[in-house]
Amino acid sequence: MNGISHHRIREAIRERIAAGEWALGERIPGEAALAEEYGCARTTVNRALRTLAEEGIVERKRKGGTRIRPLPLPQAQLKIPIIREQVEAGGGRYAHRILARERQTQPPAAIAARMRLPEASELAFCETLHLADDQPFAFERRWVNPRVVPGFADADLTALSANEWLVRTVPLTTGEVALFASAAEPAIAAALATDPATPLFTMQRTTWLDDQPVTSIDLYYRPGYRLDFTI
Amino acid sequence: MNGISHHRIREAIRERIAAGEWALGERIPGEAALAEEYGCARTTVNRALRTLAEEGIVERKRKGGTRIRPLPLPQAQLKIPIIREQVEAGGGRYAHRILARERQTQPPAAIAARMRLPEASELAFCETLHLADDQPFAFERRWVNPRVVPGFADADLTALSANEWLVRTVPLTTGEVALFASAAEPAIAAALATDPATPLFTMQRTTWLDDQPVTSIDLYYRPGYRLDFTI
DNA sequence: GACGATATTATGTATGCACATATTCTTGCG
DNA sequence: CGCAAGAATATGTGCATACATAATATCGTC
Repeated sequence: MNGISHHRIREAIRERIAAGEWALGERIPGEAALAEEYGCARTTVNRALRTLAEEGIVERKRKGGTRIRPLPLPQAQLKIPIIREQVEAGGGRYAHRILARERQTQPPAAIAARMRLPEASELAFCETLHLADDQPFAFERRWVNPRVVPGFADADLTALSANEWLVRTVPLTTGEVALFASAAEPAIAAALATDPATPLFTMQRTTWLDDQPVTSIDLYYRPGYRLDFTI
Repeated sequence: MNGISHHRIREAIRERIAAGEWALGERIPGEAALAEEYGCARTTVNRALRTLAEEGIVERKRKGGTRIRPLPLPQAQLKIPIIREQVEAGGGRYAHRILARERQTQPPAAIAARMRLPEASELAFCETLHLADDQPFAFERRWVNPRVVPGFADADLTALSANEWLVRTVPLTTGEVALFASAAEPAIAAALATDPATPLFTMQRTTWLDDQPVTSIDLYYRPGYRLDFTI
């Protein structure tokens, strides 16, 4: 008995798929049959197949059986990095600088729309420059809903960045993320010490706590930044 | 008994976390205690907590117990889209055009490095323009390792795009992905009908089959493209 | 007090069984 | 032939139990 049973069975089945034993879309033997073949309980095969289904390798349906996914959609667990950890993981020294902080009664229409709030909603606004080894790393514009996080306006953001303060205060949020390329507008180019119109990798994120908008962020990474991950 | 037990228990615990019943990093009651509290088997609590751990909400250690993650790292299941499905999901009509196809004996050094091959390796090369409603959608440069996929050189790529051909022929690959912003070089700008230096959302992907490089791709999306997902 | 052997403990896994549930297949009626 | 009722079936879930395993606590010895 080498390794953990449901792991072994999962890998064995994965190899049989990779070896082409079953065609794409084809139905593979049922849990009971595989359990007998591998000499284990059906529960164990169930767990192995359930894991493969979570990975997107197979599709399962009651009575329909287990099938090889026609197009095994490549998917990845993408971790939205916390900037400080990102910098420190690269061996850099992290720091941040608050460039602006104010109360807005007329936030940009795009922001209100993203947060699904009326245009005249009051929001706390905050501009932060994140630094790695004293070099600009990312420029952040953030709007925070004071109705959900009343303490934010008075929070001390010098020790903890706005993001970390929020994640500790309001854990367990859901959110929407968009990644795209944008051209640096002059203010952002100046903050990041680059030229206007330089392509910047940009992330927009809006988080929610139970259908209430918590915060919305525009994050512009320094030129040359890459978001790497594996599938 | 409303809903599925391990789902109910998982959500109940999630709410208790959100309500702040336990501090970040604090140890929550053990499986046995929760099982008694909820009147179910320990197996069921185990599954609920295991799921929360997979979501990154809690951390579990043998004997160490289950703790609330200090920084609940936001993570998302990012599906690497198949371009045809992406276009058709947006209601567009998909088409693609092969712009170039050749055998390279001296591929770019960066590509050989990415695929961890000697610089003089022979690779099949292919340039594709993906179209949505006859408008450029993405420009793709692809290198394929003929030692792993000998059939690619002779494959008919008019019906099926290179990506779909490969995913059907070599399922179950692993891979590395990088996302970043780049400035359109003249050839790419021309293909995408835009100006040089326009910021383009760019994806590099290299896939592997058992430690053997299969293919490496540079994909330049049209201006304004956004990759959206939820966490 | 330092340290190492040992006991304790919380999670991890496996099993056999039972029943639930969603689909599909079959059958029989009109 | 069409269609609806019912049988069959593969997966989904829950439970009691047992043992495995890793990490921590404890305790005795020096």
